[in-house]
Amino acid sequence: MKRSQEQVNVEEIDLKSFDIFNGLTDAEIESLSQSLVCTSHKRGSVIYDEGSRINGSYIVAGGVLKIYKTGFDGKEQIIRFAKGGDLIGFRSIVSDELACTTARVIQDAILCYVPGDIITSFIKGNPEFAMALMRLTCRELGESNKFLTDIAQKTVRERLAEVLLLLMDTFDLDEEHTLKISLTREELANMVGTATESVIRLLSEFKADHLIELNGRKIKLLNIPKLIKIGNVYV
Amino acid sequence: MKRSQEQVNVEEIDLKSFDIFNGLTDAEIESLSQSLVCTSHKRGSVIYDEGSRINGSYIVAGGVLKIYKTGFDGKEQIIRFAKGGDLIGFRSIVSDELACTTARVIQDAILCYVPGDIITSFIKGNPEFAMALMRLTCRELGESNKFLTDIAQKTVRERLAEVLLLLMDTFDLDEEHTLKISLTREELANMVGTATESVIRLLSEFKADHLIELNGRKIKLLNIPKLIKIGNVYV
DNA sequence: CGGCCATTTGACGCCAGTCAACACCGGTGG
DNA sequence: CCACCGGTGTTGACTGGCGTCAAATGGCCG
Repeated sequence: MKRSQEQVNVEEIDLKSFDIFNGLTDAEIESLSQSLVCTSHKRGSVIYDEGSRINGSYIVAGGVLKIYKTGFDGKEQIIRFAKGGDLIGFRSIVSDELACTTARVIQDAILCYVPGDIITSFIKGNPEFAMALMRLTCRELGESNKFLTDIAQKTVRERLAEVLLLLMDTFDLDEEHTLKISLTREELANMVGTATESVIRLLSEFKADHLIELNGRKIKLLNIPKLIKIGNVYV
Repeated sequence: MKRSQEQVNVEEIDLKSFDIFNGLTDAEIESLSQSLVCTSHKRGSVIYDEGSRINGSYIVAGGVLKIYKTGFDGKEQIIRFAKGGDLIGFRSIVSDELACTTARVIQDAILCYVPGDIITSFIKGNPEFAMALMRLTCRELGESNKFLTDIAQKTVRERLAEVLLLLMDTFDLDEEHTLKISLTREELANMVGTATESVIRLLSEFKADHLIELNGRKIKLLNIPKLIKIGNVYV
């Protein structure tokens, strides 16, 4: 049986390459790397669960996770994705609340556990870091509010186009204009906030209109300006 | 002609009564009150506008404001309300972005302007304050994500019930079980994320079911447990 | 091969958005 | 004093976007 979690050598991880740790002193980086425990996780494993108590945070060293909330009828709403360099779970540490989202691996990932004490001590001891973390949170809040407005006001069609563009921004396209992220139709639906069948139907439409090309879970963006227009996305 | 903005004596405002300033030292409170300029604003006045650059923040000393985003078709989506003790606009200061929301007075308000420099210097100089502000932001982010999920998954009926309960939590009921906040039907719709007519129709239904009583903009909550049930609200 | 899950397509129905008409009210000006 | 007006609230009729249910297909894996 495959183990879903395996220890990884910390030495292999270059902490300084993560933007969020930019403001830390060498001494702090050193102390951080001392307390880190890095592990690898297979697709599907849950890192933390909505409603559970979190005592630490994770820095994503590789792979991709989805961060989602579960609605009262069990349907997932994807809030955002986390990829290399992202810090996840610190919201609960700071606000001293139970986790309000679930984090699940969707591309095999390497995660480094950062004890909550370390986070708070850095916040209190290093204004630079505090400011960086706060900037991050405020940006995220801005994103969340924007998304809220979109879901409340736009049609599913508009939102799907927007989500495709968002995925492009977050995960890039390869040399063939294909999204580098692979999601199930259901995951797409859980981003857009609609039913799986609706996503499938609209993707077919987009394909028929030569806006995209489909090959299993691979989505190739053919006409980005048109997608921007459909999604009413202003940059 | 009525002036929509008038200077108010700073001495009358007790800064220490605002939770957010709890962590500040007496010296910091002193320096803060030196730089404060407090003004009164009538219903309808805009404090800052989506897309504008903000150089400072406001502490609400009294009254109520709505914080909203404007969708691409001009429709407002109310993100939250601000009342006495709330600090508004600091998100843009911290994240160094343009304002992503508009703040408009809906109950005559007294606002004290806090220059951005003061905010950032407090964040950098006072870990306690930094932590408090971050806690606030993180809680708000949690709220926003929850609301996002609700709008994506719940029906308008459920959301309206939820919004009524939210208003109760935020603004309390008077001795007659009536919401202490007065909103137009359109503002209610812009909270719920629906059309004005839908809100009116559903309020009538709630009234017919003896869940609420209506008297102009006054809404009296008659059966809170049932509203909780309708809104699928778990505490 | 059998079973499970993801994907797709079709049919159906309803929630809720839109349009239109009208009542109501306070304010304004002739 | 009354007529007019703009903003707000209410109700009815209509329709279409999209959610739900059901069934067929195909791929993957034990």
